Amino acid sequence: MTQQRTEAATNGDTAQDEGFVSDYLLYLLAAASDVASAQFHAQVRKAGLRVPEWRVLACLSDTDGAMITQLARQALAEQSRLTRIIAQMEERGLLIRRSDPADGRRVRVYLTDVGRALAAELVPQARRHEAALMEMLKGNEGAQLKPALKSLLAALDGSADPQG
Amino acid sequence: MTQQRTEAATNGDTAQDEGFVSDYLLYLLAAASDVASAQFHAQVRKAGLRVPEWRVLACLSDTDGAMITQLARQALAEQSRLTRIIAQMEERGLLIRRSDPADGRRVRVYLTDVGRALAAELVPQARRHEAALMEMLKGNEGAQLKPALKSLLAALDGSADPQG
DNA sequence: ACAAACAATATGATTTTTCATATAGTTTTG
DNA sequence: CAAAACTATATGAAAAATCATATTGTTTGT
Repeated sequence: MTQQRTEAATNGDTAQDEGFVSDYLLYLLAAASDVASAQFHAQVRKAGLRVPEWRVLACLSDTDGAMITQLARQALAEQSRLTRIIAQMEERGLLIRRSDPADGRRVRVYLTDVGRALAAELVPQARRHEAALMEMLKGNEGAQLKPALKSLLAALDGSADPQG
Repeated sequence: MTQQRTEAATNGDTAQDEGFVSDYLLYLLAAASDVASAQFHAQVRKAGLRVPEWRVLACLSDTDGAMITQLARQALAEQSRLTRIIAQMEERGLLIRRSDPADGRRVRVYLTDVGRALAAELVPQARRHEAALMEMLKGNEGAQLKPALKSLLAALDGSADPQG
């Protein structure tokens, strides 16, 4: 295996680079997600949305007419939470709910024009922010990040518990 | 009004098979973190801890005597939240607080024997879980994941806002 | 030494999130 | 075709997280 700098020893003089946590995959993932998202999430809030609402908006701009459960999965939120988020967004006029004629249990969610306009504003912002991030990673191992993440997701998707 | 288009767009240009979200870095990070953590977090709860408590425990097992603020940063939690988590963990006998003799504002947190024992149980579990994950990634681009994440964190650390 | 500025932690009030379960609709089965 | 099993969403109560700010302790500038 290509072992370059996977060890913790390449620090400057900040004393907090040894130990378990700073090389632990689940920490690296959570921290990277947190830190990388922070700035853009600030933009989201400036646009008057909370993070989960932005996620729903983005998902719907990809897949209009999605179901609640589907949105919950895609937007990384719990179903009961999604229900309430959707309700609030409906009250704000960003989307509408319609029960699926083919299966009355299902609620399908559609963006309104207002919602679509907001998505049309935020998605490009997200793209620009992402581009800026990617730019920072040029030349580093960070350039492998997206493929690596997709690989992890693919490996975990549908796989059972690694090590019970 | 509401134009419904549940089908994927017909532009065969850049879209692989999905839309914006499924190739968006911040989504990939959040989703990967969520999915990869899910199983281990179940183990954490089985051990009687909530996720933030586990994080504190892990941080302390690396750096005993850390300050609240420091722990908040490391454990990816807000300061006021950390204060309460620490208080609860102290009540449970997992750790103790002591104000720093050198600077009375600071509260330093130390594991008790009970806390250390719990850490000694969970950290190896975490390591085994991580090893199982890494095993799943062998041969894929996923093997680059940790270096890539570290590279991202390093790039973002101390850097200002990419793209205002 | 004193007041202002600063820093670390704590706390009250509110908002979010979760958990368990209820409600409503659909499919399966005997 | 009705009852059981199942699926999708909603909801009440409880727990957790957040925000603004208070409190306490330290440093700085005059």
